[in-house]
This record gives sequence, structure tokens and C-alpha cells, in this order.
Amino acid sequence: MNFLFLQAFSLKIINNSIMAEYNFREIEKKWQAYWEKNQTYLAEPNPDKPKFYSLDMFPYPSGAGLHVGHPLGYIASDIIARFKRLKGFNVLHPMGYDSFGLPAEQYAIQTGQHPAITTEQNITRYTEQLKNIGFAFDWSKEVRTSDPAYYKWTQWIFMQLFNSYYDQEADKALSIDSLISRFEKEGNKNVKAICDDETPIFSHLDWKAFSEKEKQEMLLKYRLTFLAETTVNWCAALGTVLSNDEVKDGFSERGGHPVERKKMMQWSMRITAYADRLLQGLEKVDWSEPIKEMQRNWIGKSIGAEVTFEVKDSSETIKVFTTRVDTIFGVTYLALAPESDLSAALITEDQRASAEAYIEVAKNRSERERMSDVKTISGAFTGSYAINPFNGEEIQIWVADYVLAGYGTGAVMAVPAHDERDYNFAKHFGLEIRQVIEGSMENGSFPGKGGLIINSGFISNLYMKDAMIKAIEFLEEKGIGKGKIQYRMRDAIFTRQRYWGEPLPVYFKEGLPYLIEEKDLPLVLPEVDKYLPTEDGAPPLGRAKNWTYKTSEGEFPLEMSTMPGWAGSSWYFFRYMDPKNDTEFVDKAKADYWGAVDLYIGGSEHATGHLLYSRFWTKFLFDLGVVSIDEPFQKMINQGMIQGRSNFVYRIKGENKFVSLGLKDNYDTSAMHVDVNIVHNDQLNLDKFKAWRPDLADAEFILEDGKYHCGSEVEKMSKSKYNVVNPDDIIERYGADTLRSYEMFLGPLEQFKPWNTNGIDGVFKFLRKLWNLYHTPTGEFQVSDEAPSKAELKALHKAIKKMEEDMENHSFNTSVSSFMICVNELTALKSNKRGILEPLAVLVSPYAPHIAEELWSLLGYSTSITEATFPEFKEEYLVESNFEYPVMINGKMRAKLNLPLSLSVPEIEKEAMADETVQKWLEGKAPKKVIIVPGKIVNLVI
RNA sequence: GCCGGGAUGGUGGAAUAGGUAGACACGCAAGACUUAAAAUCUUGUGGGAGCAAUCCCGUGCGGGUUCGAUUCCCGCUCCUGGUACCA
Repeated sequence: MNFLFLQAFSLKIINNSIMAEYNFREIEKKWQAYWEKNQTYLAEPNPDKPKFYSLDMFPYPSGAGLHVGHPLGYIASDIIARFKRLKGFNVLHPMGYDSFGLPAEQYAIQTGQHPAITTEQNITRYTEQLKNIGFAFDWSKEVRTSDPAYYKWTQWIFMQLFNSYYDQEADKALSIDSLISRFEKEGNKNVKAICDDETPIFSHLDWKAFSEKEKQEMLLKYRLTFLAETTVNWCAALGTVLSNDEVKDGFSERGGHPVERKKMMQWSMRITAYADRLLQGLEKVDWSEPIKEMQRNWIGKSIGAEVTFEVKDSSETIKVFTTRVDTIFGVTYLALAPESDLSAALITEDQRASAEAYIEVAKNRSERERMSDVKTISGAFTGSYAINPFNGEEIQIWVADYVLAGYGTGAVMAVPAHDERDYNFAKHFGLEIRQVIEGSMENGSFPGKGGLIINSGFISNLYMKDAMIKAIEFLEEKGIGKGKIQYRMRDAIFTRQRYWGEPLPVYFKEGLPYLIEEKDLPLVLPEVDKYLPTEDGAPPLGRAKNWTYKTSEGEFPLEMSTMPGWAGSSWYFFRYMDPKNDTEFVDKAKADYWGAVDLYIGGSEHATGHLLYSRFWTKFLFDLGVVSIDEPFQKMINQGMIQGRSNFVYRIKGENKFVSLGLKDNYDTSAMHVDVNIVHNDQLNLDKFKAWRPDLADAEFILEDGKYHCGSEVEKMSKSKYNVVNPDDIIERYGADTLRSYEMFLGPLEQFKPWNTNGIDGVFKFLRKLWNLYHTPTGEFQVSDEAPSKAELKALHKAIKKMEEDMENHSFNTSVSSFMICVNELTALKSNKRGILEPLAVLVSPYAPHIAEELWSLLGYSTSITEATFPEFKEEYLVESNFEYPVMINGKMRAKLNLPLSLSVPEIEKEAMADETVQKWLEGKAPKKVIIVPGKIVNLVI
């Protein structure tokens, strides 16, 4: 009875204290509703204000829902968006969904449920989760790439690409119609345009004589999107194309079916036409140097020469690309890619058996495998010989899998003396190694970029650059080659043999592609009975009824492939500006107002994919004149991935007994993943553990100091490892403001880091302390109108200064620290002055918007804190008259001296020499050297 | 393989025009309050030696430059992102 009474009594106290304390649940719900009702974050063009476009990489809405890793970047961009708004900017901060993709399709294959339905469900869940975090998103701008109203314009952009070619004289994309009129007038002889390598020269008369089919075939060689044969990983058993990731040692990862490299007609995007502009554009944008470097390397511009080798006793010729034509007298063999048609053609009868067997094995190895495996050297002699045009020598032609078909011409001239891979190959097969650059061959091959050319006929005794110029002159004179710029980057394959993607607005007439009419957009994804390829290997759209296009000439089959995931994500940042426009992909005036994205935050894993494609499409849209910017993302930050942190319990083998981490070595145990959500600070909650799974209900424990300590490990966040942390759970326990601040407090945004909640209590305590500054110990709101003291102003302005610097450098973690310091100092000062607490609320509002809104309204404001102005930093409050000089002796700190900052160097030296500790170290001698940096340090060398 | 990134106390991290290594926070320990626990508050906390003053060691490893290096240079090790059909 006594006990019951006590419990009732303490409950009452708790209730009272809840009334008084920081009630984040109520506050957050209240302000989220307020923002939604008042459309606080609605952004429309306003010529009176400077604009700021803060963008996140939109998520793919997966079935697993949002985990704590997703919001990391969103929180950072939200903080910047809110900060910029306080600084007077008109801020566009939208969110949407990249909702086409493979996981939804895979799920549809397994369950038969339409991907649109699961995608819709996932989006609903994502939106709910995002709203709980209190982002300043303008939800009226939401886009979804799988929405026909959206992909209508993805298809429209595809059509513009089909109707364009890249003119090298204008250095931009031009309409294909203007190319046709040039062909009609003068043929293609003087047309300088990016086109297929094998494009023949024709006159205007030839053009007129071409059939409709021939004309279309010719134009396809120029269009910016075109059909071409490309090599893919084909899995016949699954009836589908696989990515390199899905292929392991020649077999599909899923099912273990054999995979072959197969040539297939696919749509491609002529991104290589933009290679140089993509390279130059990097100079204009404010991105981190490593990301730029990755793009530069991806584009991989190399300057060199193309050389044609004749084949002995054959009409075939072999074109090679080399960056080192100066070493051409050192060529001792040619090497061809296994999948090259030439390889097969050049095999002689006596080499047939061995060479063909080699090709069969080699060409089915994935490119990734072939590139990473440098230890196994393999190849086969074709039996044929090529003739070096520089010296007439006969050299062997080999097939080697270190040569990739996709780069250059798929053939290399091998110079073993000056290239490592060629050297290893020649050594292995006993081929000649001929040195043509002065230097020592002691350590094998050497590139010899600075050395003198030797043993090289007419280019001997020259240095690299001059030798190259002379060699290229020779090639061009003889018509057997030319100087050439080669890019490592390949044209981007644009079709996928999948269901859940945008249909291509293309139909086929006599085997040639034609665009459907613009008025028929969007070409809506048809219904199918199954999301699998057809029995005869056609893509899933082959299952659709009436997948045809009707014109006045009849009914024609539509393209059955769909677009890749990157299609919709390559232009979504424009659509946010004007998401409901159904006459244009974006209104030009709106696009001009918002311009480029001012800050783009997303993972560095997109460095070469999405970011390159988006830049490509933006440049193309710029060429069309429909937008005025040619670089979409002015500034970018790449946030690091949040990794999972798994917890383990240790079960004694054969028993239902678990041993705490420190004692596990005394028993024969096996580690078992345990749900991280029932572990706090690496301590297992025993009751929750027993309730976790039925088989654990009667589990027993061997504890340390009455506690069960869990082991931990950093792994990828995944369901099967029970280390997925859902932001909803964190919000339920601590609130969104704590989640937001904690994610930032965790470490530098760019850094990869494992998620753990071990420090979250500290951030929660900080918010409660902040709240308490505005309240009496009994929980009544109370601020004083007294003028703030010097110490209070100093505490505040230190934080203002730090916040401003941190926003500039994107050091979000240190801002939280500086807020903590500020609140700790103000708490110690028992400060409750309005002159401090008002600016403080504004200061923290980008990080913790809900509590800031609540405090702001308690302070008497009837408008949102987002309407406030960021407090102005005043240096005068931080000015110090003294500095505590560290005195270092031989590089080690030995003493401290508090001296006025006004002292000159000799005066500081005098003070330092007079110091007792310094005297002790000097032992009466004079220092050898004295270094004094005013305001920083005193260093004596003895 | 190639192209990027990273490594600092028991833990997350702070500090780079080269100038006091370990801010802030977690954890831990001791104390206060409490019948008790939780919560809260106070103090301490890189490692080692010492009663202490103090000294030695210390930013992944091995070298170098410098009065002074977490920071710059050279050579490694390990972890990690991308590598073209995951998004």
C-alpha cells in the first residue's frame, strides 16, 4: 500500500515536470502542422530578392523505407537553406523521387504486383518519414520520375537529342534539319560533325540518289542519340542483360547461369561529343578537387595518334591508337581485343585451334575481371603478321585480353621496352623487347618521357615531343594515320531490357527508327502480364498487347526497351522550378530566375554517373536555347555514406546462454547479430532481448558488473545484420531536432562514418539546456529585458562567428559544438536576457527549427522564425587585450605567459626571458635562437 | 588493376597560410541528492613513472624538411567509394 502511494505521488511529480520541461513531441507536431498550413516554404520567383537553390540528390524510394543514413545530406542542405533564408535569400528547396528502378521491378517479378503500386506505397512512407524530420521542403514542387506527366518531358528531351547532331565548327548541337539541308547542297565532305567512325563521304548528288532508308541510316550516324551495336553481358537463361556487378566469373550472381559477352543493337547517347566541354566546364564550378579529378579521369582525354598497319598477305588493315607514337620503332607485336572481329579474321589455319579456344574463354570474362587481373598473362598468336609502316618490319599479331574492345580501336601497338603491360606480355611469351629511348633497362620497362629517342630511324636523336610531331607528319603525308585526340569515356548506352522505366518514343518502319509525334507524348508504359522477358528473349514490353504506333502509313512496332535509371535524374532539377507545366518542360522565365543549383549535396558515389549525365543534358538543353545555364550545379558537397554499426551477443554453443563481451573468451561461444535497437551504449536491454524472438524468451546471461556488454563491428546497413536504424524511432525517443543536430554532430559531412547512437544523449541534453535558459526551474517562461553583460555578449557572438564560418566551410559538426559551448556558458552566467536569447533562437533555428519556433513564439512573435533576420556578428565583443603565450623550449611547451597583445617582439622576449621556468631551462645560458610570433607563440632553442 | 577518399584517447570527433594535440560530446570513475534506483548536478579522465613538483612517450607504419609537423615531401600498410545495366 505504501509502495502504491509512493508511485502515485511520483507520477504526479513527473506529470508536473513534463508540463514544465521541453516537450519535443508536442512542439514538433505543432510546428510541422503550422508550416504545412501556412505554406511556410513555398518558393516562387521574386525579382526583389537574391535567389538560392539548395538541392539534394533525390532518393530512390526503396521498400525498406528511409534509414538514418538518408537524411544526413538532406539535413545539411536544409540547414543551409534555412540559413540563407535568414540571410535574406529567396530559397528554393525541393524534394522528389527517382522512382523508376530495378528493385521495384524485381519485387514485381517475385510478387506479380505492379511496380507502380509498390512505388506509390514506398513514396507515401518516405514522404511521411521526411515530414517527421521537419525539412523546409516546398512540397508543392515534388516530382516523380515515373509519373507520366514527368516522363513525358524525359521522352521529349530524348526526341530533341534524336533530332540533333553535334557541329564541331559551331561547337554545339544543331538541328538535324540543318544538316539535311547541307547534305542536299554539298554532301558531307565539308561537314565537320561528330559522327560514327565509319561514315562514308558522299556528295549532294549521292544524297539525292539515296533511298529513304539509306538517308535514315546515314542520319543515324550523326544523331546525338542513335542505334549501335554494343557488347553486353547476356544471360540466356534469365533472358536478360546483366551489369558487371551481377556477373561473377562468367556466371550470373543470381541463379549461377552462364553469361556470355554478346553484341546487341542498343540506343546510345553521343556524350563523347561533349567530352571537351564537359572537361572545360569543370573549371567553372565550385566542386571539390577530388570529384573534379574523378570526372577528368573518367573522360580521360589523351592526345596521340592513330596509325594504320597493313596485314601481310591480306587486304585487312589494323588501326591502333597510341599516345606514344615516338616509340613506334620499338613496336615488336600488335595485340587485338578478343571480341574484335579482326581477331577472328586474322587467325591462320595452323593457329586456329589454340587461338579460337583462347578467344572463347577470354571474351566471356568481364571487363572488370580482365582489368583487375594483371597477374595472369594470357594471349594467343593469330598466325598473321602486320607491317610496321615506319620500317617495313613484319611483326606478329596477337590476341590478348588486356586489350579492351571498348577503348580506342580495340587494338594496340605493343612497345615492350617502354610499357609495363607490354613488357610483361613480351617476357611471358618470349617476344622481342627493343629499347628505343635512352636509359637503363635494369628494372624492366620504363616510360622514358624525358629521354632521347634511339634506334628509331629518322626520329632518332629527338626528344619525345619533337619525335611525335615528326612521326605524325610522316603518317599524314603517307595517308596512313593522323594525330588524334582520344577519350577514355565511351558513348552512354541508353537502353535497358527492363519494364520499369520510360518507354522510348520510337517506332520502327522497315527496321529503321522514327520518332512518334510530339502530340502523342507521353508514350505511357503499357500493362503486361508478367515483368519478365518474353519466351523468345524480347524485353518485357514485348508482352504488351498492341505495343504499336499508328500513322497514316499504317501500324508499326514500338521500341521494346526502356530508358536507363539515369534518364529521369538527368534533368529533374529543372522540373522542380515548374513541376506542373504541361506545355513546356520548364517555363523559361522561371528557369532563368532560379538558374543553376547553388548548392548540391549528395553522395560521391555519383561522381562519374549521374553528375556527368546531368551536365551533358544541361549542356544540350543550353544548346537548344531552352535554358540559359550550361553547368547545372554551381557548388557541390559530397556527403560520406553512413555505415551500419552492428552489435553482437555471444551464445555458448549448444546452450541458450549468453556471455557478456569481456568474458566470452572463457567459453566456447558463437557471435550472433543482435538488433541494435535493443542495445543502448553497447549495453543489451535484457528484457527487450527476451521479447525480441520467441526462442530467446528463456535466455540466460552471464553478466559483467550486472551488465551485458555487446560486441560491435562496422558493416553495411542491412536488414539481415539487424543494424538498420530508422529515423522514426530516434524521433519518437528524442525528437526531430535532436536527430537533426545529432546527425550533424556525428562528424564532418564529407566523411564516411558508422552510425551509432552512443552520443545522442549529449545532444538531447543540450537542447534541454537551451530550453531551460528561457525558463525558470519550475518551468515558467521567463526572459528579462535587462541589457546583456559583456560576458553574455561574448558567449553569443563567439557562436555567431563560428556559425557563419561553418556555413561557409560546411563544418556542420563544429557549429553544434559551438552552440553547446554557448549554452553552457550562458547557463553558467544564469543569463535570461532577451537581448541574448532572441538572437540565440534564430542562430540555432536552422539546426533545430521546431524548438526555435516554439521559443520564438514564446518570446512574443506571431510570425515564423523563418521570417527573422540572422543576427549580425560584432567583432567588438570578442576583442581581447591579453593573450596567454605558450612558451616552447626546443619545440615542447614548458610554460605559459599572460601578456598584453600590445607588446612588441623585443618586449615579449624580455618578459619570456624573465620567466622563472624559462630561467630554469636555460640554466644561465643564452638561447641559440628565439622565435616570437606575436599573438601566437614564443619558442626558444637551447 | 585503375581512379578517388580515409586512419588522432575506451568511443564519435576538434585543431591545418606549419605554432599549446585531444575542443565539444559519449563512456568510465568518484562525489552530491535519494530508503534505493533512475534522472539531475559537481569533479576527474590520452598512456606510463612519481606522494608531489615534474618528466618521458604519444595523431596507422618507416624515412625526410623545419626552431617547431596531426598539418608539407618521399616510401609503405590497412579500411573504404567508383569502375559504365544498382541508384
